[in-house]
Amino acid sequence: MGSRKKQASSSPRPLSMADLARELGVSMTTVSRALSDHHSIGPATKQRVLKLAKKLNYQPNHLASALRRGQSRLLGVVVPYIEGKFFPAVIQGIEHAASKAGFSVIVCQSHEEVQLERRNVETLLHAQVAGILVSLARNTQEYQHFDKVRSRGIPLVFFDRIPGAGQVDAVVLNDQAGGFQATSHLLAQGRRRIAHLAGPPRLNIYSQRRQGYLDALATYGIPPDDDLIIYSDMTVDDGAQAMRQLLARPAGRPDAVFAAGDSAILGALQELKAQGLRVPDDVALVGFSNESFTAITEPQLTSVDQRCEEMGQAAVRLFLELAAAPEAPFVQRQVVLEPKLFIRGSSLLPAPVGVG
Amino acid sequence: MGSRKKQASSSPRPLSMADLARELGVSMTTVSRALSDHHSIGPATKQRVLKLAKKLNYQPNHLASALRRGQSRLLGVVVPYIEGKFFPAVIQGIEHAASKAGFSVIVCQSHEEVQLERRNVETLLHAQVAGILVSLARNTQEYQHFDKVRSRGIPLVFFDRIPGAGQVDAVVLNDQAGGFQATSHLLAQGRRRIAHLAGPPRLNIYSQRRQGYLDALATYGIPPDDDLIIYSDMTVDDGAQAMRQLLARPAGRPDAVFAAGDSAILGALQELKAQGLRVPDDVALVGFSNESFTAITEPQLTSVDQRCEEMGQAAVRLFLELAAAPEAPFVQRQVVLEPKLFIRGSSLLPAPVGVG
DNA sequence: TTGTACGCGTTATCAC
DNA sequence: GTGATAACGCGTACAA
Repeated sequence: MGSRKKQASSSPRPLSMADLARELGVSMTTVSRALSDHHSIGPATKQRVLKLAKKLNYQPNHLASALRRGQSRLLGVVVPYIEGKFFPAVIQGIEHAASKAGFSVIVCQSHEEVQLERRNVETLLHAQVAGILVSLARNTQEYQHFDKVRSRGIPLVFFDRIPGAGQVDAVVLNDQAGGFQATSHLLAQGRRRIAHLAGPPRLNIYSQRRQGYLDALATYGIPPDDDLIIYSDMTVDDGAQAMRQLLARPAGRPDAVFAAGDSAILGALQELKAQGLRVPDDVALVGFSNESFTAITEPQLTSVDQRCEEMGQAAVRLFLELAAAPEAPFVQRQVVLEPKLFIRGSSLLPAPVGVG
Repeated sequence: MGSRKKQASSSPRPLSMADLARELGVSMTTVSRALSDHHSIGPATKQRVLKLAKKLNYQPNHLASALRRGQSRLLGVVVPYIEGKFFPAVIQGIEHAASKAGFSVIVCQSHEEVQLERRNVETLLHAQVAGILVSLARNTQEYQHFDKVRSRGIPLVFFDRIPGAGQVDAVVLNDQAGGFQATSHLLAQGRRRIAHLAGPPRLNIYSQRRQGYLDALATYGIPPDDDLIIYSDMTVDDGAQAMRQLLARPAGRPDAVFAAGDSAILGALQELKAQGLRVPDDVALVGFSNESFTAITEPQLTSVDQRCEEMGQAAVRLFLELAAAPEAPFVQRQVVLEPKLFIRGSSLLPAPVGVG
């Protein structure tokens, strides 16, 4: 930044293929072929071109290329939000895989609003992205805004939060297995009256986690109790409020809670402490997402980890497959990743067991 | 997603201005003018064009437009990372302001590596972005990769972490004031032996916070003690380790710690607890960034809030100003936002004071 | 006020 | 293996 000259020093526009061609005394076609590694070109000419390009620091104009081919090297991503650990980590996976394949990534947030989600998709289409990766907003219930994407032949991959109906390509976590692992763990610790803080069941992730919870109970021959399942949007406050309700149940309080999200389980923990109950002694807790704050609370929170980076990478791989065979008939592809339970203090039996 | 037909239904390429022109029996020029609200066009014709455009759901090809004008409606953003609260919030502010002005946003992460930062800038230039907003990687010490940006006449705005030398347009927090507020608060609480966990002083934000710390001490006539300032990369582990060092000081342990980041202060808190010391009774703590986990720890952590959204919005405003006057001579513009201290349990005097 | 014609930088198609 | 040429969709001098 040493120079203090004018901001725009009459911007000498970057050199084009035509410049290289003139310099070398060959045609633009030849230059283009050399740079794009086309087969019908002599190795000698190719080297000459590449050498000069490097020497003059030639930068291809992606815009022109995209215009000509009707396809850019941009990959659009729509997520509900980027706070917390999950989506940044997924995006990290996406960026990594995408950049390896020569794509740049545009990230848009829907802020859990379907209207914004629609606008984001429009924006991405305008930017002529080569593909779109989506994790749905919480209140998305109809999916017409994605029809345009398909009808333009642009690869569309969902991840984590996917449409409830229809055939789509997607990468998901085995949320059911996650719910099953979490609940089974609590059962193995001797808990029998296990409550569940569930998210909106319209979202696949939440209905699946609940199903895993129910399956685990069934395995132990425990009949499900509707009074022990509380639905909410899974914020910290929601979790605290749900815990209050559970503690007021006439049938007696639960001895464990499995929440489909870490924020909710954090709220539950705080409420339990506020009421003078001990965790895990009185009530054991398990959350979902393995947020970084699960290692900060006292006790630390047991939680289900979601393989975030892998999810992002898998989504990009799927996109690349679709992009490679644009005219192929549609075959639904679903990648399912397996979750992993991280066991911490909030769910472990007191001393007798001697674990961890 | 009901349709199960082929992914690419022979993609009928979106209609162009030429299509509209043909349909209306006018020239492309007229269509172009109508759509871009040019002055020399009859109100009647204009309406006809706009109406048909809406009816046929015409979508302008931004790529072509960008190619023609040498400028897209994309705004590039380079940040060190997107974990935590700060950068997502700033990005949120950026997206909001940018979309209001008709720009889309590309976010790239440098992962604190100058090499990646360089690549990101290249990528953005290739994407022909209209402007670039940057928050520097921790180890960026030379800034030539930004010279290209300027020489192409592309507006460049730094935010939060800005180059140490040279003239740049930037939005920053008054980090010095933040450090001053934090330290003054501790002094007002009666603490006199205050340590400081500092970040790499090469980064403006850290040197400024340290300066604020020193200024506050000076105000109280307390000479700075080099043994009480520990430099690190401010991770949780760094904070814990620094706390260990401080507790082992032969001159006696500090009665308060101000860290230039919340992760470090969290590490300090954990170390203090591990050693059986009480917070704030034995050692009071203040952090920086007001991360969401500051409200989770016990006690909750006092911290300096950074006006994240405002920073993003201000950066976009600066960009828009620069873009509006591309040929204007360079005048350094710096926006400085004022921080706000959030006081919580980790820094408050025990009962006698009776606050909060 | 409207239309004509050209160029932005690249790639696809054809001819040689 | 190489080259000329025509698009891709839009903006804009210039002419009418």
